[in-house]
Amino acid sequence: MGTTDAEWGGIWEVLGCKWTFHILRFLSTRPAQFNQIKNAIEGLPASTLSTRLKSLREENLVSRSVADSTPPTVTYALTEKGEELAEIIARIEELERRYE
Amino acid sequence: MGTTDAEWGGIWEVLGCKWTFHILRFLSTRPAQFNQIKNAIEGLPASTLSTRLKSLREENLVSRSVADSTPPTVTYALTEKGEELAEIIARIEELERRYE
DNA sequence: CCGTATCCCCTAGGATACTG
DNA sequence: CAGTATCCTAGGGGATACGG
Repeated sequence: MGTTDAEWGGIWEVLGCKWTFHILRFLSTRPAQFNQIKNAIEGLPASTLSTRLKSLREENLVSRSVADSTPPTVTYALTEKGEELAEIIARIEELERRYE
Repeated sequence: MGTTDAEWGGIWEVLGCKWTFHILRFLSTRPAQFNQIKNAIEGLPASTLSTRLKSLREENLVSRSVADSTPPTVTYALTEKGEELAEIIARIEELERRYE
């Protein structure tokens, strides 16, 4: 109890977290590897990225795939649901710009 | 420092807070008084509503008006910006419903 | 009726260091 | 390269109580 009130959860839980919208926005431009995301977003700690990606995957917003190359390459990408959310997020940013 | 990284703030700061989207959704149906909001949203403490309304007003998402009736009536309503945000929020809820 | 003040606990998340 | 583990502290937010 406490965090899991009715209707608080799902997307909202992760959307409210710091760095989430940066990560989604970056991944909306292209799939990327862990350190590519980390280096692209200034100030984002690896530990936070790690937990955030986990949450995003649990919400089916981000997918993780491992290519069996040498060395194996891990790639994160938006799912279809994630793409749609990213578009909505872009509208919020546009809204903020318009009223600033 | 800490909370005020570049581009973290504004709408995102308050949007991530618990109860925010409940409040916005309720106000999107009609303007309301403090206790009407409080009573409509189960579990929402008055102290939290108080601070949340303050943040929402600072972001120009919610307006507060006092009618000089007897007794004076205080009414909260969405601003135009707030209405637009509420619409976007509705799209997120619709997105979640579609993929659940 | 309309809030704000205070206390207190609990978790998010930053720093750092370390592993496969 | 791709993470996880640990530690620490700042602040969110619930309970309660009180003022206008």
